[in-house]
Order: sequence, then C-alpha cells, then structure tokens
Amino acid sequence: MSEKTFRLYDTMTRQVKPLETIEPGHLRFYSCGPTVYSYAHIGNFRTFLTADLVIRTAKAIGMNVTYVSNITDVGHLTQDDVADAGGEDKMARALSSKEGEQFNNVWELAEYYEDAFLDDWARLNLLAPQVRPRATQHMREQIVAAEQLIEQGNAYETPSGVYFNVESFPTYGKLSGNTQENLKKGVREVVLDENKREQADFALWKKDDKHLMQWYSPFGWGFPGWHLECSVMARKYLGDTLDLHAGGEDLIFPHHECEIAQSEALTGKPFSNHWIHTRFLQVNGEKMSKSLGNFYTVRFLLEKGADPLAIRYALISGVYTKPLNFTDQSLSDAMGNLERFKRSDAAVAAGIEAGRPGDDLIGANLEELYDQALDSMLNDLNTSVALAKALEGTRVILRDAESMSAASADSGKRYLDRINDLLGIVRPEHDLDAHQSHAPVVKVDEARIEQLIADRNNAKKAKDYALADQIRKDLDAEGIELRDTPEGTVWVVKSAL
RNA sequence: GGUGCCGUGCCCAAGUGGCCCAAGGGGACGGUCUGCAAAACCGUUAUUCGGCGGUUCGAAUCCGCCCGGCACCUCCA
Repeated sequence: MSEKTFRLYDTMTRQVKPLETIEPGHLRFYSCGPTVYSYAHIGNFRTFLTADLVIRTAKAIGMNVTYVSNITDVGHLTQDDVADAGGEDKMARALSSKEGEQFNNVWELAEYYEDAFLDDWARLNLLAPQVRPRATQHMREQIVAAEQLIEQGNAYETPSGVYFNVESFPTYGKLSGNTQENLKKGVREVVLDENKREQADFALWKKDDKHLMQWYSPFGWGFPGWHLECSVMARKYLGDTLDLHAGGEDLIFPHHECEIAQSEALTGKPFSNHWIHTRFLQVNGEKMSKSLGNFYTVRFLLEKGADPLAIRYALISGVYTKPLNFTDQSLSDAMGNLERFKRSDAAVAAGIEAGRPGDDLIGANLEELYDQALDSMLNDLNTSVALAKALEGTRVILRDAESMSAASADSGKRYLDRINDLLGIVRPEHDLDAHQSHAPVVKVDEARIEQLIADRNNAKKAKDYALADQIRKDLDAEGIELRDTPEGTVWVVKSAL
C-alpha cells in the first residue's frame, strides 16, 4: 500500500474526498449493472467504464479490490405503478416487442442480451468483476429481506404487493438532496394506488400471478421490485457497509435512494461510505434515445469499422463528472490516438527485437509521465489529463523509434504495460472467440489490391507518375489508402466513420 | 414547482483563488521526409475563459444577478 491518496467526488457529501476503505488496502465496491432487456448502449458503457477506471486506479496504488456488478434480469418496471392489469416489467415488454419475437420466452431473451452484454464488456477491455450476481438467482434473499422489513415496520403488504414505507426512514432523499416534503410536492400526476400509504412508497414485491417471471413467496406469486436486488446482493457479497457504490446519474433517484432506505433499515448501518455517479453521455449534443435515432450500441459502431478500444478511448476522454458529447468526430479522434499507442507498442517490440546497444534515453521521462497520469487518475479520475500524459509518452517513444536502443525499448515496453493496466487503451486484454459478426463493412479483394500496387510500383519505376497517381486515386475512392514506406507500399482500409 | 449539473479557441476537452498571458486531441497553417502524396516527426495556432456587477494584493476559478443549455423528481447508465 503506497502513500498515495485516491480522491473521488462523493455524491452524498457533494465534495471530493479521499476514498477510505473499512479494511485498509481492500476496496469493497459495488457498481449497478444493466437490465438485459436490450443491447446496452455506449452511454451504459460510459458508466461501467467509470467503475473500471476506479478499479484500475485503485490497483495501481496497490489496493485489493473486490468488485461486484450485477445483471438485472427481472423486476425493472417500466412504471413503478400501473393501474391496468397489463403492467409489465422491462423484460416482459421487450419480449412482446418486434425484436423479442425471435425468443421463445423471457428467459431466453435475458440470456441472449446478457451474452451480448458480456461480449461488448470484454471488447471494451472492462475488467471482470469477482462476482456478477443476477437478480433471478437471489430470489430467496429478496423475499427474506421483504419479510424482515415488514416485521420491522418499514414495509407493509397490500393487495398489489409489498411496499417500503418511506416515512419510516426519515432521511429518505438525502442522497439526491431532497426532503420528503419536496418529494411529495414533486410527485407527478401518475396513476394513484389507493393501497399505498404514501405515493412515494416503493415496491419491494409485486403480486402478479400472470407475470412471465414469477416466484412463490409468503405474499403469493409475483416478482421482486427493482431496487431490492442491489441491496440484497451487495450485502451478500460485500457486507453490510460498502466502501464505494457507483452508477449512472439517473440512479441517484430513486434507485440508490431506495437502496439506502432498504439496506440501512435492515442493517442499521450505513449502506455505503462513498457514492459516485457518472454523468450522461450525449450523442451529437442530444440525449441518446431510440426515437432520435442516435441510440449507439457497441456492435453498431464496430460494424461501422470502429476499433473497440477507440470506443473505449472516446468514452473516457472526458471526465465522468461532466456530461460528455460523443460524436463521429470524437470517435475518429480516438481512433487516431489509439493508433499512436499501437505504433508505440510495435516500435518498442521492434526495438527489443533489434537489440541495439546504447543507453536508456527515454526511461526517466516515461517514468515521470506515468506518475503524472496516475496522479491525474487519483485526482477524481481526471481521464482527460491522464490520456494527455499517456499520449505524450507515445511521442517520446515514437520520436526515438528509428534508432531505439534495447534499453530504451525495455523502458518503453514497461511504460506501455503500465499505461495499459491503468487506462486499458493500448491492447485488448481479453481473448475473444472471434465470431466475426462485427467485421468492417468494406469488402476487400486483397489479391486485386496487391496486383494494383505492383502495377503502380512498375509505373513509378518507369516514371509514369500520372498512372501511378491514378491507381492510388482510384483505390482511395474505394476506401483503400496506400502508403509508401521504407519497407514498401502498404494499404489500409479507411474507416467508414 | 422541487433537486442538481454545465457554458473555456473553428470542433472536442482539462484546469475551480497566484506554478494559467489556460493541458491534451482534432482541424488549419508552416517545416523535415517524399517523384508527388499519405503516414510519421517538428513547429505555429485563446492576453482569454456566456454576460454584467462584486469580493480579493490577485479570479476561468469565490459571491450575486442575468442569458443560454442539460439532467432527475418513481421507465433510463
């Protein structure tokens, strides 16, 4: 454990403060995962990337991290309360949608989107959590929690379900800066449920014997409320009090507020000592939504030819505490920067291979840049500065690339290894079974291109530059770019972005 | 109505009281290299931080008001 301090903004106290752990050097961390009713979009991943960077930074200063991130596969309602009998949760609604027709049942749908999610997760170099619990696999714990809350007088049963009584938890609203008074005033004119004592009361269990996913409980057939799963699973795997809890900004209220109420009512202890929330990602300056047609998924961008690490780079290029605007331009900027890391990586590999004698000319400089990058991350995850420092390191390496000594190359490799551990932007870290569903859309005939390159080189030898340039121009129009290098002419597929 | 957030160069985006006449990336322009390009490398590109007041020896940074944008208030990462 080093003497470095990891400072993060805390939503509860509204200030940047050191991240303290109950057990010295061991971070217990819970991050709310996705509801697997559809493909996750890049905004979801921005939030998961924040959690990922917390872990990488904590590890970089020698902390152990126990990281739990759930999969919500039941109970996430499209509306908290519904008057009509057709009230569905997100999973059920997805099944009855057009995309849902391909699935035999809601369980298959959940499994499909969970697999897709985990695939995207790995492509974006997100670290795997120690535990990835599912709501459907913690039914007993949720039912027990609901029963206990009733016994303690924090919850009550009605004909439609079991509800948490927010009046029994006076500090309800403290995370979002609300008071119960204000919340009462702010409640929208939604359908009123006569059975609830307060409209702000939220469901722990919904009774519904028609629901596609239902379990038997002391309250009859039904399913758990969305907020309960996180309380139960966080406690099971991390204990009564977490060191850190993370999620997207929309979860501050009501989700995390409700988690706090349930958990603290159950244990009598603080639920989490530190809360972080990632601001929303905008796309082309607008909120991402299906109706605006800017609902970007990882696989959509991959099909357009984006490198998954460039998506990662673009998503972490702004600090998590501010909204970030994701644009085609920011993605292509990221692709260019990613290239620099890849070239640096290739350069140091070549330098080590070549084994040139000489002093290490870059090690000290790189060491300093790494320290600056790490310090930036420790300062409330300042990814913008950390990436700037990391990039400066590639300049140091590439400047020296031509005649790099083996000693310099060793330093370069060490630098890139550490930068990759910290930011995950140099190399893919997961072995992916390469089912090539994400191949770029540009189809290429390699033999033909090689032939055209040969023709062009002959034209160049004959000093027929008009023909040579025409060949290059024609290929460029097809999306193939030629580059003359000391090792000969190479071609690359230009990005469709 | 309640609760929060943001406004920095042509674009993206750090910086939140002196180290800032403001990182980094893109773009543009100039240079090296090249048959010419591309790529790469080198350099230039904000006396200024939405507006107006105020606090201070000192403000992009703190306070007030105004203008503009966004989020949450029981669907959302």
